[in-house]
Amino acid sequence: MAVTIRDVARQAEVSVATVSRALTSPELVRASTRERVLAVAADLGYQPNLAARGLITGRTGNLGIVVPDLNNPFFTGVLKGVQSQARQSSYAVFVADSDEDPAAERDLVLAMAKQVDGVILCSPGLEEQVVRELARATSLVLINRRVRGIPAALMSSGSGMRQVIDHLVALGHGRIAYLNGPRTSWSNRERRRGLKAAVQRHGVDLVDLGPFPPRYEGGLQAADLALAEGVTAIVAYNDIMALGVLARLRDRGVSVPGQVSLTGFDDLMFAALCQPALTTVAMPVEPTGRLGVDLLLSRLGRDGGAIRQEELDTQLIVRATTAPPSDSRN
Amino acid sequence: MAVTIRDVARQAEVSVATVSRALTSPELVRASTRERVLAVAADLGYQPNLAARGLITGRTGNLGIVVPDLNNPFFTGVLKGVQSQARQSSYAVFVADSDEDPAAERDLVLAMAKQVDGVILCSPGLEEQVVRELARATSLVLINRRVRGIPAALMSSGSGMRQVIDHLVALGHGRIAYLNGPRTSWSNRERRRGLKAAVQRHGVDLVDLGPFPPRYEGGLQAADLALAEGVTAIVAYNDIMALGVLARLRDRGVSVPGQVSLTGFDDLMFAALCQPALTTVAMPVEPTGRLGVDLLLSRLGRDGGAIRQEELDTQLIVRATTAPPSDSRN
DNA sequence: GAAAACACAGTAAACGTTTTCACTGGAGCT
DNA sequence: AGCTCCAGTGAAAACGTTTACTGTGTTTTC
Repeated sequence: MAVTIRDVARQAEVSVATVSRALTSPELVRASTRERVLAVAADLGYQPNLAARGLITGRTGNLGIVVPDLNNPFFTGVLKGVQSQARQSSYAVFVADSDEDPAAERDLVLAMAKQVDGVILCSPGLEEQVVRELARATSLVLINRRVRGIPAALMSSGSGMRQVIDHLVALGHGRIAYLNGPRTSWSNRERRRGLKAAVQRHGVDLVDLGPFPPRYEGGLQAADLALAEGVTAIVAYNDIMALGVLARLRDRGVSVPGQVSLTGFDDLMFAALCQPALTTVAMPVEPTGRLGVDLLLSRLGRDGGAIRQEELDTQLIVRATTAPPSDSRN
Repeated sequence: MAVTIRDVARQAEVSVATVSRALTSPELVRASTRERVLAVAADLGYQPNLAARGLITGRTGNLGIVVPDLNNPFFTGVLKGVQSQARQSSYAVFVADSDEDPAAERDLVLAMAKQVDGVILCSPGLEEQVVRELARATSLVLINRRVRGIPAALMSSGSGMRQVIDHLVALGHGRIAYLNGPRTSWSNRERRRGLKAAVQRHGVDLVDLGPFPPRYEGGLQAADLALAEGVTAIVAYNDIMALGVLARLRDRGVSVPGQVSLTGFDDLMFAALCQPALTTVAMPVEPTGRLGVDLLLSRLGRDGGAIRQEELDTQLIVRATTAPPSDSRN
């Protein structure tokens, strides 16, 4: 059915070896032969069987990416960057969704390992020890998580949080709640770290709440707790939680940003579109995905480039959910 | 480096054939041997090389999905369904993002064709002739698009639109604008068709506007045109456009649903969360993805099941952007 | 009690490539 | 003329599997 290298060889009246060379190392074959072979190949619509090629070269031309949830625009943003950069280097991309299950994450990476040249892993929660195990099974690049000895594409959430606190303090807020995401999440620890440093530097009060599930419902739940603490500003772990907070505050008749200021993190599409538009921190998701691919491919290169961990900048986006606290207005 | 079937065979003191059989056709090997082999395999962490297997069986164990934009939650919803259902049948999933470029869509499917057993294609816009060409190159299943002779997983947008119009008419609206998405999009034609039928049946006025780009900006642009037509209700091609309309109307001081009612389509996450919450039609995106996989796998089965086109139901979700027109309140 | 059937396991051929090695003929050198 | 060298090509081995074929020893059948 499918046209193989043998068909091309026969039609071009050369050996299969010559066809292979004409296609993969053109300089090894005489120009006239090469042209004839290429012409026949194009004519027959020949496409090399990558599985067979991979079998012998040991390189599959495939990349894998494992994410916790394909419904989360943060991860699909990364995926989009990965896919586009991979395509530029003519790699194909396997995708797997672990449904937030760490055990599944491990199995998926392991299952992919045989079929890809490397895996990009978005797993804020997986135990470090398991991550190391996976790195032994295949070339691994982490997204937004730092583990010693493993390449990573990072977003400087610490600096994003600093910008958030600087902004809130400049507005006059003195008592701020942070709604933690999952304790085990690397991003949450990182964001919290940046936030604590900034808070300390400014000498304002921090109310550390949670952890909460990093979802809309988590925000609903967190909002009440934060309110009970009498804070004037709420910093949510991410936009989705922030949206939950916003909804809950609205339901309870608390005006944002009139009585309470609120910030998110991620700058998902709806952050700009909800009402009031959410002040948040923009994450360079697509660039990070692209960077991940670059890091991976550079490690796969001839003598395996250095293990690099590179950080891309985040950016505070001030919209309509932050304002001076109400008492400072009087 | 990697552990092969030969290593397992040696350690279990059997031939490679027996190992292969123990793994793929257990009934052909004595229970005691089978157990020994499986134990060794597990012990060594053996994972079959799927490329090698595929080379001889002709089946790769991979599926492909091509979508126009991974930032669009509609498509990632389908992707999520596809990925989860594929995994259940232990298929791996290739994903490709065409960036809305029809030429890229064609190339991507063709490139995938050699590496997968079938492709799921989300391409509302690709020319029918090209779709047929692709279906010849690999097993194809279309998402939300009907082409004769090609299996498809559909969402009954027509019935969704009927529900929308029934709802608006019941509220008392008599002059309704439809904001078209791309003319070439199968979904748009389908939605428009359902809408026209319903409108005619009720004998109300329809103002057919557009086409507009199916994005936020398209909504901004469309809002003004609709307003100029003096309609009391606006039916947008999808949620993202509807959100644009909402923003534009708010900027112009037109109250929703007080002066104008508005509906979207797709029920993206933010539809429930924006203010006012958007009345829209929920699409069974994940189930459709799953259905797509089922259709594909059934075609791949022994004697290739029938070519089926199956339709899943959509569901009107009434929220806060629809109300009786203002004049009917007086 | 012999023939036939069977359950089980091993040998080797295939799948479509790449790549090592060997071969050819001609060019350049002494 | 004889030698080496090189460009260009082909034959064949390899990659890790599956599977048709073959060969055992044991059971069933008459």
